[in-house]
Amino acid sequence: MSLPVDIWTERSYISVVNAGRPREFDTEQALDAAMHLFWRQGYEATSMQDLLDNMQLSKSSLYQTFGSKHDLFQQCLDRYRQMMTSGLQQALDNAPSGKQFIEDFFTDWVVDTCNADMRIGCLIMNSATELAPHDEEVGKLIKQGTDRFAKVFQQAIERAQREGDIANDKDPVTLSYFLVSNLSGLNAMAKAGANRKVLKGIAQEIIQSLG
Amino acid sequence: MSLPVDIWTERSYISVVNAGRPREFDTEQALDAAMHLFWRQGYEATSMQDLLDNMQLSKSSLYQTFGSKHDLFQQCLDRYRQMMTSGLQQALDNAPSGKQFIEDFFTDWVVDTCNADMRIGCLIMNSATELAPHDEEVGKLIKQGTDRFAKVFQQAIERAQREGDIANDKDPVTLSYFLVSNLSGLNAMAKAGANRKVLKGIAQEIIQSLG
DNA sequence: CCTAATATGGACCGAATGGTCCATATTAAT
DNA sequence: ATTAATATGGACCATTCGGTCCATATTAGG
Repeated sequence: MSLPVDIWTERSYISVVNAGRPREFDTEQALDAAMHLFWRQGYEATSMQDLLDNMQLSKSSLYQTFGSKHDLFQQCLDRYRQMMTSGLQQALDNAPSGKQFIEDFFTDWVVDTCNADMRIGCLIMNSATELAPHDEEVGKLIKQGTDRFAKVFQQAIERAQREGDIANDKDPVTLSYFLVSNLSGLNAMAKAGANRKVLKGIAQEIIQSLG
Repeated sequence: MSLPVDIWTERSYISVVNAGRPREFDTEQALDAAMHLFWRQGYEATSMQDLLDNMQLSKSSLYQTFGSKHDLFQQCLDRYRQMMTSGLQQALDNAPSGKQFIEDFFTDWVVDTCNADMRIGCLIMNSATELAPHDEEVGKLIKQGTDRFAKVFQQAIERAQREGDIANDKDPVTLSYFLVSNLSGLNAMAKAGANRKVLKGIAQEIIQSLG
């Protein structure tokens, strides 16, 4: 990150000092557009021009607000992780049981993926494949992301164990990473062109493997 | 593919007609270098210059022999699939049992990955993530690749069922895709920075899930 | 109204991109 | 020796890449 922190954390929103000309675009909305673009196309395949077109702002505004392409990408990763983990956590909190949460998660995932017009997978796992091996900064964010995902699954597993739906001799941490790994596997299989039947089959195996 | 087929299938090796100046480089060796480069870096992140440097040939030779970057990449994918499937098949044929083959495959994979200096994953799964969603030609090759992988696992599973190590009520096809999915999941987790302990744990869960 | 601060549009940049083309070199067959 | 066929080196190409810079526009506070 090369930008002064006060810009991309948007100190200007809290105001202070002397305000100047206001933005003509919605920061959140623009970031969202960028996130979806990276999500669909990946980092390298997304050009600055792509970003400008989809975020609908000028080059100056982009660089001033979000910094370089790489900076912007990291902010997108961050946003994605927050979005996903909060969504997952909420679903778990509202679920009738830990086991049910996990089951629904994977079966819903298959349904959603098959209905979607394009199989874009998970931004974090996509980035793990594309960037993590040679981009240390991104690598850290990726690791944080998978760890957060795993934490939610871990909660679900521990709850399921209390509820008697998963055997107590299973290690919740190991099992949680196993689930994250499987989510990422499903993602890849979907992208590799697996059909609904295959994906459903895999999801059922995952669920069965919980015991 | 825009190149005349007789070039990149190397009709010239079988000779015929009127031969002209011979190549100063080894085709297989050059293709191998390209494959490893794409494997490590991905398609977009690998430039023609990268390829020229690593394949050690001139631009003319590359374009004349392998066609465009995209053509070359497809040939690399092909080569990779052949290499991997024949290796897998051979391992299965020499394995003491179907179950043992699967177990060894995953445990060995973890050991190899942890010992390797860089986690480059599987070229096919990497490409599934990076290219398959928006590259139809590559998409087909990817699907072929995963299907071939699955076929080997399917053989192993059916053999394990005959040998009494896997329950007969399991569907070998579904289970085989489940294993491919898990391999790809492990790949992603490794790239996402999972440590040896986590990877070992996942591998054990995979093995346990076979019943 | 003036000034400090921020936003925007767009010209501009060097470097790198993938790709073409042609002159030259080297071979085998006639 | 000539010819047909192939290989090679490297000049050259238009385009795109990510990124910088500056003049201008717009705001809030004094």
